Amino acid sequence: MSELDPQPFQLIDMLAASAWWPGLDAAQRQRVTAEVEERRFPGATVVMRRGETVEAWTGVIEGLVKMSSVSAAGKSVTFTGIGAGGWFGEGSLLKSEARKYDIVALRDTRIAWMPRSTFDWLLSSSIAFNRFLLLQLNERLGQFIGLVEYERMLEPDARVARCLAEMFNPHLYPGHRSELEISQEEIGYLSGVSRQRVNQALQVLARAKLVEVEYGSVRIVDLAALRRYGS
DNA sequence: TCATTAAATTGTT
DNA sequence: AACAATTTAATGA
Repeated sequence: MSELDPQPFQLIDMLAASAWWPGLDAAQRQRVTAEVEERRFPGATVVMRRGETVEAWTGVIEGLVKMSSVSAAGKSVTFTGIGAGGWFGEGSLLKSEARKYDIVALRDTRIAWMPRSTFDWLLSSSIAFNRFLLLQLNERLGQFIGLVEYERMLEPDARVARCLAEMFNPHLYPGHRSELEISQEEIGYLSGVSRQRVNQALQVLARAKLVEVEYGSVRIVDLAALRRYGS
């Protein structure tokens, strides 16, 4: 499998794999291709800082970012992680307001950067793009409603289970397989659980045949069961 | 190809 | 938080 290492996922591949792409006509695709650029962020660097005005809609080509906020007490609170294939930032773009949260790359990450002008133009010219945004906003609404439940559910096993299930939302993060290349430390950042506890939780979930744990990655075996774990 | 080493990740306390 | 064990990646013979 190493002799024919697949080419790295490129910006154009990421666009083509997005749910809204097939709905665009040739002219729209051409303009999007011309105006979206790739930006790279090393691990542990800020992609967008809270308070900055949002000038682009962004997608993850490769890597992993987290949406987080820092409380008055200085404690970092993570809301969600966004893996390859995911798009984010439409909320702040639509409302034309400053970012509400920090976006931090958890490891080396390549970002597809769509300027606001391109985004606005798609919004006013493509029904498919609008349909995608409606679906995405709806999915996220459901995700964050789940967070309320999540907060009260102190059981770390369940938090880890939900966190993993979120990362496999087929609409928000299309295309990637059941294998998630993420370290237990990164899962800890995303689920608000210590790395050590993540390790324990993964063993519980593995015994329940919901996931398979491998070095540096987790394979989702039973997504439906992960979603309802603990409820 | 194999051995050695460093770095990253995991498992345990 | 600290530590040991394990896996991976890089290096050079």
